[in-house]
Amino acid sequence: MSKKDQAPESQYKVTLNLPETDFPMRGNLAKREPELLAQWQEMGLYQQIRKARSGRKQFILHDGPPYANGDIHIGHAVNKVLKDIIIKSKTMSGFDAPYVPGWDCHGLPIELKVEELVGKAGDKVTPAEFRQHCREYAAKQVDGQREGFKRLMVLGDWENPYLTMDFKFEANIIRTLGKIADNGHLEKGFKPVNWCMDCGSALAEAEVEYQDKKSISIDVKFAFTDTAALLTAFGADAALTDSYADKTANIVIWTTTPWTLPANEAVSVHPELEYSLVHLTEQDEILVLATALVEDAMGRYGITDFNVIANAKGSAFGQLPEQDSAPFAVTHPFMTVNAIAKTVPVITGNHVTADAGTGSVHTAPMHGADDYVVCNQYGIVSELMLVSAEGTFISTPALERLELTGLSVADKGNFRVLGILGDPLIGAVGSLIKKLKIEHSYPHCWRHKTPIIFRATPQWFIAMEAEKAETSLLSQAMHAVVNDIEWRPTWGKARIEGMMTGRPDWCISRQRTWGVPIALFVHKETSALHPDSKALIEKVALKVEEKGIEAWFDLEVEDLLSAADAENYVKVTDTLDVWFDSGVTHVAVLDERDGLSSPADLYLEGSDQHRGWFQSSLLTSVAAKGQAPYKTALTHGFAVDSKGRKMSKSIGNTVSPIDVMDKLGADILRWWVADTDYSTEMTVSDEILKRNADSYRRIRNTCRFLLANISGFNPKTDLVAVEDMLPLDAWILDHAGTIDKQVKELYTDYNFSGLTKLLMNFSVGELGSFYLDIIKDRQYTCKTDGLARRSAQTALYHIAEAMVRWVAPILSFTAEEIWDVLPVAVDDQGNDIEREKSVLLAEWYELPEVKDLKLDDAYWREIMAVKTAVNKVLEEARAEKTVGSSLAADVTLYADEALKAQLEKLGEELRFVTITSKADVETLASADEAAAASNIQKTDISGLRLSLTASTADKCERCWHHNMTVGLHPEYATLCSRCVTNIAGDGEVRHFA
RNA sequence: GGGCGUAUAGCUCAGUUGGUUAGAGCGCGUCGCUGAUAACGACGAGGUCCCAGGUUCGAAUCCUGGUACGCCCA
Repeated sequence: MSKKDQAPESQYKVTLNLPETDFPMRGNLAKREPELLAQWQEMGLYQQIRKARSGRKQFILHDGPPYANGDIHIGHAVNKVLKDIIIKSKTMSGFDAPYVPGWDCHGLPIELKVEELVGKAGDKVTPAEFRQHCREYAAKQVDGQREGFKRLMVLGDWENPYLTMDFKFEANIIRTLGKIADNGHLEKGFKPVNWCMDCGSALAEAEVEYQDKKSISIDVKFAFTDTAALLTAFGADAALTDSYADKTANIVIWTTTPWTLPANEAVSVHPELEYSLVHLTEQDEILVLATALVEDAMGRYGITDFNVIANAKGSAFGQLPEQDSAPFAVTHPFMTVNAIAKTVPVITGNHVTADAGTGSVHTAPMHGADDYVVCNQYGIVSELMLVSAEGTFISTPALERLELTGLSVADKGNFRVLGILGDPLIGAVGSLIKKLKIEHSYPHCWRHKTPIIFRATPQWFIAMEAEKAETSLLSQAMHAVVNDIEWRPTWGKARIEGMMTGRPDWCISRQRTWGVPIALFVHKETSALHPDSKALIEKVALKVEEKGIEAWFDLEVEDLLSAADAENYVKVTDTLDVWFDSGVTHVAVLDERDGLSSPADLYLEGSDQHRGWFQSSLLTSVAAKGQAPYKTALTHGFAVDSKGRKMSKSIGNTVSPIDVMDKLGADILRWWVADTDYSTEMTVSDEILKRNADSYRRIRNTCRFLLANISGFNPKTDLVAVEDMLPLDAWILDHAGTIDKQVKELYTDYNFSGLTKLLMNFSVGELGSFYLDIIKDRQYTCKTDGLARRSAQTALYHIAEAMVRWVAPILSFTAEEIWDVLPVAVDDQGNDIEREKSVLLAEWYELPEVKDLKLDDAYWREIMAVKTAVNKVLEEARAEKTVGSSLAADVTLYADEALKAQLEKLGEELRFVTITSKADVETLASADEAAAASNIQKTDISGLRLSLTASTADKCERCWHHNMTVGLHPEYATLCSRCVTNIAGDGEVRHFA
């Protein structure tokens, strides 16, 4: 319909109190949010809040540091926004809730990025220069991420975040390590690492490259000490046992590194893999081979005359983790212990495969990662590292006897082992079944381009069970998990318990460039800690505090140790696992900073951190201080796409928080975070964000309507005392009080998803479709400052004051916008109160208490149901084109006695509630009498029937009600008597609604 | 393969100790209004409660076994 078809604007329109506000319908968030951010920054909002809450009860939510690399993604956004909502709601509750954000700055990913930029450390740049580049790179990453986090409307001490690379922080990492050592939880162990014999040092993972290499592969026999028992384990019957018990039985291993054989400590088989006892006819001996590889191996050995006599799983003859000792031992082909042939256990391990070889694996814990892990499980350790830093066999009686001492494992030493295997004088004749030349991909040193070896080096561990510590760290930590920490959701406890139960010692040594050094002095020969380590660590820490970790790398041993000690002690060159860095924030941040303290009230991170930060923080805190670092651990899930799949760049289903903010605004993204149940996966997609933008607009418009109807309202002069308010207004105010209580509970419970639903339902339900709809008539048509209007405005005003605070922790921008246009507030005595400069400085609004509701909640719920019944009848009339606007209709409500009494409580004003021009109440009985003559309809309410007719009265030009009084007044021929009173008289009086 | 989770309308979520036709808001459709107007109101259509067994008079809810997806391991 074009404009000219519409009725001309009424001359009386200017006499109405129509809504008016500067608060725009649309937020234009993408553009205006950054402006507010600048404003917050300028006014020092965060500092102002600190000042305002100074001395109040504290709530410490400690920030887990994101890694300082890459653009911010949706996971960051979820985590930061959740934290921000909590901080802001706690602040609103009156707590002093500081938020100091942080970043994790050391570690491999940054090293790799920097390598791309300047090459590897020690290549074109010195390690010191390389670390400087890392430092600068990390700083730049922090700056980038910080801007993103701020853009999310997250409030915090962005000017003074903590960085794990701050000199003071680095020093405190070292101090904490010292404290843990002092408490007896630090232990030295051996663990294989990539080792370059030319460098004479360990290599980081990134310093290793793979090239093809020619090697010699060998198949070697280890003889069982008890063939009869082996037969039994394989389920052999008496006859079979009789036939073979006197034969030699051998397990066969296959390896490409013969030089590691002297360090052999076990033979591993897979517990679930099937093995065969193979009798070789010609040799008249038995071999144990993986069933799947028998043919393959026989082919390699060139043996055709054999038969399989029994089969069994590896678990039948290999030691299982739950067993205290190995059921079978085999004899090492040439090593001796005190001149007696060495025997080693047969164990089971999941690292064994049947892809190639024999299905049995030569296991040397000093020279293989898998070997180390599996041996660790059974408590198998090598007493000595047989290979020197330069890659030569050291001197021991056994190695001397074998003439291995001094030979390089890269060539002569390796060949000598092959020779030994075939040397009758050594007593191992025939142990070598087969040797073959092979070519395979093998790790090389990136610098020397020479093959590397795996070589165990002294490394440092935080021991779960340590002899030096008074109590087991693991049991202490587990006690804290169970008794001292609240896990939310509750299954978090089971999860971390499962992860910690039986966890190995924590190896904190890393062979990296960009990391905090393990600043210890150890004895050259024994690797024992310097006896004065406690004091030395503090001396180092003081230096690091001034110059950063470079101070340690620059340090000469003589600088801190006496000349005599300097002869015997060396610096540890390893760096710390970065999990240690972030793990000690409870010391380096919480204990260090003014206004913070440990344990924190809350740690809030993604559920992956049960393995990560929750655990590294817990272990370091218990080890250093004997207490848990947090009282509550709250976790959130990961963002997934609309199909529930994880976000991945390769699938191309990622959602960029920056894009969302540039397109829809941070408040929309924040509403999504709040609206989504974060205890499990959080689904995000364009449709979901669009739905959230819709919800946001609804909340925004509800607020806008509240504001538009209290523009010009001056609480100081216009506020109506609660006892004078109309029952409908008193009821909505009372109901707002109920909502207020629920809002606070939901915030306390971190149930933001319940909160958004509550606010939506309140806005759409009680307010939009009932209260606000009904009071429009009163707002617009009654006298501007009459009680009828001021009563409703009083309710609207209070609700607006409460609402702006309800949404502020989530919709911070929008709340601030509302805050700016709210009327001046007054105190109990009616004096002006200057508003806080920001809603985020405010505390919850104290809604006036409503005593003695004349018409209570149950009453209005009943009326709402009646109104719904009326709506349905109206809708039918609309479909039949009987009426359009509900004000064109007259309704008659035929109610049973009880309902009739209820309806009559509103008297004449029932029609305002039903928003019809007339609402008559009759007895249900009279409906039967009238039924034949009119269109009386049943409703969903048993005691109610309805009839509806188009009003025959004229429509009042001003209030649009159809009323018999229209035209009665000579001066106002187009108005009803109500309107005449309102514009020319004392104003109408309302009693209920 | 293991541990911890999740699975209810197109979307986000409620569903109390198992008990009538499984709810809300959004979205969608239709209508109304044009004095919340790129808004608001009304009515309506949408569900194999992941699947298969089982317990029970009765299961979205309890049990068992699957499937899919997520996190962490192997």
